[in-house]
Order: sequence, then C-alpha cells, then structure tokens
Amino acid sequence: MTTIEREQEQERERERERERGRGREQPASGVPAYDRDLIRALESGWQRRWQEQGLYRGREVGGMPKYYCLDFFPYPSGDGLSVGHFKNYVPTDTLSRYLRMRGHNVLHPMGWDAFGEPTEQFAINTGISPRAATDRNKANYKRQFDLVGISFDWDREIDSSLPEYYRWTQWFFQLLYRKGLAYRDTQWQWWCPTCQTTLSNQEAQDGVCWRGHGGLTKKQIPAWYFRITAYADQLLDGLRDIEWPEPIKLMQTNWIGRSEGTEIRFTTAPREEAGAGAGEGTAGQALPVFTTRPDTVFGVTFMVVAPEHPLVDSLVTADRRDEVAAYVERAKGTSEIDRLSTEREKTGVFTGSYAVNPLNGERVQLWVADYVLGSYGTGVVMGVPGHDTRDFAFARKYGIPVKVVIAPPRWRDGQALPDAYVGPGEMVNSGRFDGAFTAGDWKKLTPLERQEVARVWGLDVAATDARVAATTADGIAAVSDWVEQEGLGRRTVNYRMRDWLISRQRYWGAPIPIVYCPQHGEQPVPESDLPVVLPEMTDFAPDGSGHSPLARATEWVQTTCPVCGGPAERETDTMGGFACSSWYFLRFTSPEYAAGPFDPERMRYWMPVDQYVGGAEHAVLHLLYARFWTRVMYDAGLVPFQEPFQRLRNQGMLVVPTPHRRASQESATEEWVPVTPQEAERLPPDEITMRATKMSKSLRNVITPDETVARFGADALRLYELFMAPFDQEVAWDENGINGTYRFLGRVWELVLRTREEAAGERYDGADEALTRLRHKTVERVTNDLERFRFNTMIAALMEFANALGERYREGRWKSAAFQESVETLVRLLAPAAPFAAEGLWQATGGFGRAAPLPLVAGPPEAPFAPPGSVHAQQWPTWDPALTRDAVVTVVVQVNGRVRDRLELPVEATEEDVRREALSRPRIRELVADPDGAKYIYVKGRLLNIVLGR
RNA sequence: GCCGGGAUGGCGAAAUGGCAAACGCAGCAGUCUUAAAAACUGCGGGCCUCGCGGCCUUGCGGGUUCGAGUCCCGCUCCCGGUACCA
Repeated sequence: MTTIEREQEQERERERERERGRGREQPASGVPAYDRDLIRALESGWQRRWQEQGLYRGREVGGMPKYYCLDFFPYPSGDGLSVGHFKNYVPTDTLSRYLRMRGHNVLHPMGWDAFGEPTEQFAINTGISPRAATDRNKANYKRQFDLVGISFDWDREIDSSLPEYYRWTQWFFQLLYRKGLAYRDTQWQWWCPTCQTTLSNQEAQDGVCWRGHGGLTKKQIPAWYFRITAYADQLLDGLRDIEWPEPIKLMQTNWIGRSEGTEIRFTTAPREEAGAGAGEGTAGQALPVFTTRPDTVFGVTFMVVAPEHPLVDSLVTADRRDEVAAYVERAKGTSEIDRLSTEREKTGVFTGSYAVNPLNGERVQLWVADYVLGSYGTGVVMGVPGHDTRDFAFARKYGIPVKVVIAPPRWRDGQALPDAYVGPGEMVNSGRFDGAFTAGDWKKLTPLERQEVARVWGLDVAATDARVAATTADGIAAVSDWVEQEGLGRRTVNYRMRDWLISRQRYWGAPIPIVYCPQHGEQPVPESDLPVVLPEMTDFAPDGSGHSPLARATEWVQTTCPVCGGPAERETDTMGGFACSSWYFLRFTSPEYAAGPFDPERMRYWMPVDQYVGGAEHAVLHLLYARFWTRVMYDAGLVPFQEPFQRLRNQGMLVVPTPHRRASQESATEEWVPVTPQEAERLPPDEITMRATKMSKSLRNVITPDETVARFGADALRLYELFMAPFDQEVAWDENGINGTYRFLGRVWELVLRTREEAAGERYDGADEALTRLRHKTVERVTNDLERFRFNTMIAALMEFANALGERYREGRWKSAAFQESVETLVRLLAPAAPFAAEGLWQATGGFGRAAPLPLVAGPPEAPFAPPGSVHAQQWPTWDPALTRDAVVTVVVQVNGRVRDRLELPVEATEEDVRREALSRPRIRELVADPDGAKYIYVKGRLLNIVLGR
C-alpha cells in the first residue's frame, strides 16, 4: 500500500466513524448517566439499608458453613483513615460479600484497639479527655468505613478502652498470673524518653521505639513481664500447621531464635597477686557459659563477662577497678544506640581475674566486653579465637593467644592461623578427644558460606559435605557427653526471645489488676472486683519521675488487701496495648457476653479465624503475642484450638509519591528523606526528587477516602484498590489510575440499562455460543481469582467481559438470550467489588425482570426489599467446566521455535489435522523443504513446533 | 554482615516451560462539537522497511530444553527484616 492509498484508507475509516456516530445519537435514551449526582444518590442510602436489613449480620444458624474473615483491628487515630488503609479493607470486604453470596455465614467484624499513646498525647495537648477523643475518632472511622461501603457487622463493635472490655483483659492477666506466666522483676529494659515509658524488646527495634522515637535508653525499674519464653518451643512448632506467608513464619522463627548447645561450668581461679587483689572475689566461684561449640572448649584462651553481669564487681581486682568501672559505665549509657549504629570494633577491659577451664584445668584471663549481652545465655562467654571470628578479632586486638584445636586442611601443629577456622576437621590439642572428627558449624552454614570457607581454607565442598554427612557422632556430641558424664555441665537450649515486658508508665491503658499489701505482698485483685477501672484524671502527663501518672491518683491508689483487708496500694502501671489485642478476635464472637471473656458456645462456632489480613509489621508483635495467649488459653481449657489464625495474608503497602531531599548536606550520601510540599518549595529543584513513601499526616501527603469518594464514588475507589496491583505488593497511588475504574463502571452502567431499555422487556432466544463460553470462562476466572486473593486479575477479567459485551452492543449483535444472561451475570460478579453500582443496576432492572424496577435517583425506598431482594443476597453464578473452553482454538505454528503462522481450528482437531493444515500453508511449505525429515512437537490446541534437522 | 522478597513498555501490571506485554493509566491520531471538556474509535516495546515482512527485546553473564520472563548456576541493583545471640 502506498502512502496515498493509506491516506485514502484512513479517510474512508473516518467516514465510517461518522456513520456510526450518527447511528448512536438517535435514541435519546432515558438512561441516567453514571455521574456524580447519580453516584451520590446511589451511595447515600444503600449502605444504611443493607445494615438495617441485617445483610451484614454474622448469623449462627445451622446448615450453612461459617467463615470468619478478620482485619487487624485498628487504632482509631485522630487523623482518620486514608485510601491506604483500604488496601486491605476492600479486599476482605469483597471476599466477605462473595462468601455471603456463596451461602456462608460470614463473620466480618470491626472494633477499636483504642488504648494508646497518641490519643493520650492529644489529650494532654488539647485538654480533651482521651475518652472523648477516642469516641470522636471511632465515629469518624466508622463514617469512613460506611462511606466506602465496607460490610462490617456493627452489632459486634468492640472497644478495648471500655471497662466492659478491659475487665477481661485484666481477667486474662490474672489467668497468666495464676499460671506463673506473669511476674514482676527489676531488669535493665528499654525506655523511651519521649513516651516516658518502658517498652518491650519487640517494640524497641533498631534503637527506635515503635512509635518512631529515637534516642532510646535503658532503665532499671520494677516492671511486669509475661513469660512468653515458656512457650518458645510451642510457638515455633505451631508454625508448621498454619497457612501463613513464609516470610512471616521465618521472622517469628528467627525472633524466637532457638539454639541448642551445652552449658559448661567454668570457675574463678585463685588470686595470685595478694597485694593487688583486695577484691572480695574468691576462688571457685561458678562461671557457667553457654556454647554451641563444646568441641572447641580446649581452645579457650580467655573469658568474657557482660558489663551488666552482677559478678563484675566481685571479679575485678583493685588495681583495675577504675578502668573497669569507667568501661561499664560507658557501656550502659548511650552506647546502646552506638552498638546498633555500625559494626564497630570490639572493645573490652581485663578484670585482673582468671578463670579455670574445667576440661583441661587451664587458667585464662577474664575480661569485660560489651559484645557479650547480659540477657542472653549466662552472660558469660568462653573465648575461642582459633575457631570463632568474633573471638579472633578480639584476641588479636588485645594480644591474647590463639590456640588451634580443630586442624584446618594441611595445617601443621604450631602454625599460626591467618583467621579463625570455622570449618570441620580433626580435633587436636584436645586431650582425650584428639583425633576425633568434628563437623563444627558446617551443617549450619548456608551453601554460600560453605563455599567461602572452602575457598579460604582450600576445602572441597562436596567431599566435606560427604564426610560431615557420614559422621554420626562428631566432636560436639562427644564433648557434650563427656561434660554431662563428668558433671561439668549439661546440654541446654537457649532462645533469643525474651519475656514480654507489659508495664507502661502511662495513663491511657488497662490498669494492671494487682495490689501491694505490706503484710501479704503482691496480690491479684479478686475476680469479683474486676474491672479495676481507670480513674478519671485531668492531669495525666508524665512528670519525668519514671512513675506512672496513676501514682498521683492517690485516692485510687489507696485500697485494701484482698487477704487481710488492711490498707494496700494498687499497681500504678498500665498494660501495653498488645495485651488488649491478644484476645480481641475472641470477643467478636460474643461481644456483649458478661459471664466471661466470650461465650464458649459461640466462640466454638466461629473460631478459629478462617482468614486474617493485616500488615507484616506485626510479624513479631501482635501476631506472636496473640498466638502465645491462645496457647495459654488452650492449656487452661478455655479454647479447643492452639492456633487462632488459620490463614494469614499481608497486604502490600500503599505509598504515595512524595518529594524527598538529601539526608545530609554532603552530596556524597545517597540517603533521601521525605519532606512536605511546603518545604520542597523552598529548596532548589535539583535538591528534590520524587519518591514513593508511606502516607503520613506530618508529610501532608495523605489521600483520604472522603475526597476520592466525592470525586469518583466508592465503587470506583474500591475497584481501583483491587485493580492497581497484586494484593500483597507495595504500590504507589496514581491520581489518574482511578479514572480507569470509574470509566469502566460508567460503561457497564450504560450498557446494562441501555440494553434493558432498548429490549423493552422482550426476551430474545438467539444463541451466541462464543459469548456463552466467555461467560462461563469469566465466572470461573473471577471465582478462582477472588478465592486466591488475585483481585487485580479478577477485575481485569470483568473488564474483558464487559468489553466483549460492549463490542456486541455497538455492532448490533446483542439481541440474544446469551447476551441478556451475560449482562445479568456481570452484575452479580460485580456485586462484591462494586456493591453500590451492582445494587443500583439490580434494582433498576427489577432484578432483571423478577420484580418491578425501582426508581434510581430517588434513592433506596424505606420498605423492605421486594423479592428477589438485594443483589447481595443473590446466588453467586456458577459455571460449566465444559463451556469454559473456546470452540475454536488458535494453534501457533513454529519453525525452529519461531512463530511463522497461526491456524484457527476447531478444538477437536487432532495433531494429524494440525500438521496437515500447517503444511498446506504456503509460508510454512516454503520454510519446510523436507516435511518428512522434520521433527514435530505438538502441544494440544496451542502450538506445533516444526524442528528442522541441521 | 546474615535472612527474606523483587527487577517485564513512558507508568501500574499480565503470562499451568508454549503467540511476551492481557487489563488499565498516561500519550498520539481521529469521530462528535462553533470550540473545549466528556464520551467514543483506532494506534501504541525497539531497530530496519513505502509496504508485505524481517531482526532484536523480560536487570547482566552462562546453562538445561524442540522451546525459558518462567527451571538451574554465577553476578548487579532495589526493597523489607535483623543486628555481635556465644
């Protein structure tokens, strides 16, 4: 075709378009446009109507399967909800609505994790009581949920800050107390100077508190702990039986950090220098150490004690006292943050004392160093520089000898090591164990680490693997056996996880239900006296004393001892919010129940949660705590299951493009920090770059559902939340993207109502087999995608289906039964994701002829739904597997793997048919000179690859 | 450092080992309109070509296979988790 011909062709195309345009104009249709006014009318009343009709109510009726679909219950913040929050609320709502249509009893509740620091801070700043602020925030959240059409069962709303609720949080505290799982202790713990409270380890990661405050320090004050470590193994093992994302399971596994090893009892050595050693330390003081490498114990050349270890004072000799004291002081102070900042060099000081190795009687130096933690193992570590990289670095720095006890390949006795040898080998210089083979840490190394060790030391990975695999009892087992046999120690297990610190020195929380009596010590408040109600106070700002503000409520503090009736004082700390959220999912089953935390019968009906959805940031917080409490309840016979959440999904975060500036003035750093638009204005453009970051009020980049719904309607927002990216993937909000789902709804709206109007009640009987097949295929796709949380492709399938219908309408091929059926199916399939538009279409068509159509713009009527009722009470469409495949297939013909032709063939065509057809094509014949000498690869209904010999 | 996840058009993405880019956004052209917007139709990875068509293309380098975005090996970069755990 020449250029001129092409232009002529384009001109003809334009002419055809003009023709089509003229045709479209004619029927001045009475179909109301899908615009703001219509959307407002649709959305103004249906949500209330559905609620009044009890459509969202979780029913406990027989004959239907139950499904408990739960979102993490939110903290009702003064900032309200953003469109980011709906990245998980819309999918769970879509799933819930779908399951109702599938005939399930669905429990989809919502409540408030209402205790917490931001509300309290807000109250301090404004003088508005935390109660009033919480109630206001709740009402706002609820309004926003309704705005977006979320189908929560509000009859089951709960609020963790109400006495009816926290009464049972306190009750559970006492259950833990009775079981010996709650105890008071004075330990070094994280302290946030901004929040003025202690924090659990989980809440204090990276030296920054979970609310985002840096500059954490350590404090030693009495506090309450939950003994979660008693359940470490159970919490680890239980991960096997639940369908959670693997990364979350792994994070919990690492957090628990189970480590098998041996405790070996070293002792202090007698002092030598009588003159200098005026210390009170005595010889023979036990110094147990925990090690995973007992096979290296003959290589110990020093010992290290943690700075915070209680024995430090008695170990240090007089001449070293000042130096050690200064070091310990430095280690305790701000160094906690420094420790985290970089991989800094190891430091330590010699105490002047010595320890004795019980296996060979050797005398070694005792050091203090902050790389040893007081809270892990025994707080004392044996130093084996020959076979531990960290000990090697320490020994080299301080001139401590290195002793080889596991022979590296081609090593000769007396030879110095260039680095710690961590590979397997024969034990040497180890007394009775000389000559034994030890695998060391080989099995624990990753393949990459093995390669690295092999490279440095000239090992053969495969041969070493084989040797290690063939060794049944290696050095580790042999030394451990000997240690136990000789009574020098025992095998033991250590965990990285610490007990859960629950005390908070803050006002807005559930009071810890304990009183202190001068005669009877700490006593739990009797169950009949629960709840211990949080006293009303006007001034509850932390005063810097390190005590809870509740200590100033003197009347409240003064109480009587439950044992003797004499005067006693209340515990003034409150519980951290994670206590409240550790059992809330049970309360939803029977929120008004007064005789216990939950009604056992209804709990048994609904639990465990079938689908739980929330952010991954709670991997080792809420998700671990709730599992722990559930196991305690199981052991107490309160619940019949050990895991509360059978299936868990983490939604991806919704981020928003935000200006960033360089973190520091030196352009060498490539760190960028987000700034407000106002701040960005003041900076030169080349100092600013756009990056996606989490929505936050302080950055003024929050997009609210209010503004989005006002512009596009709830349904367009909902569809966009589902469509924009895979459910579990982080995605940036795109202002324009929502146009697509909005237009899609408009097209569906017009298509459905126009064809109804033009058909004017007539029923067509014409067939459209291709469309029927597409309908079945679409129902299958949408159903499968929905159940697999593949909401983005589910919406794409609906769009494709609607596009096919639209095409038929434009081409005038829509007067068929298949078309009418397809339109109705589309509306049903749309109902879970776009509830308002689907209901509008359903009612405006009278349920596709089942009832009299309702007027649209007037809004929903007050009377109950006429049969057949709401679209959300309809049955989910079904599909026939035989009709989900096309009758005609496109078979791709490849020659040597390159596509050369396509054949349209009936689905039942055999390989023989395909081959014959392919070879009859001129293009293929041209390329295949010798059909008999070629090799044919056939994939049924898809592809024929003709491979020519070379 | 260690552990985990990821990298596909201008953008969000799709693709049981079998036609890469479905669906959508933005863009361009057109229809309608006095005009614009909206709506609708068409185009839409790169290179060569008037065109038919051809070649290249899923972060980089290898491999397995008739055939690789997909599986295997090695690397680079990005994101998340973790922080001396003896």
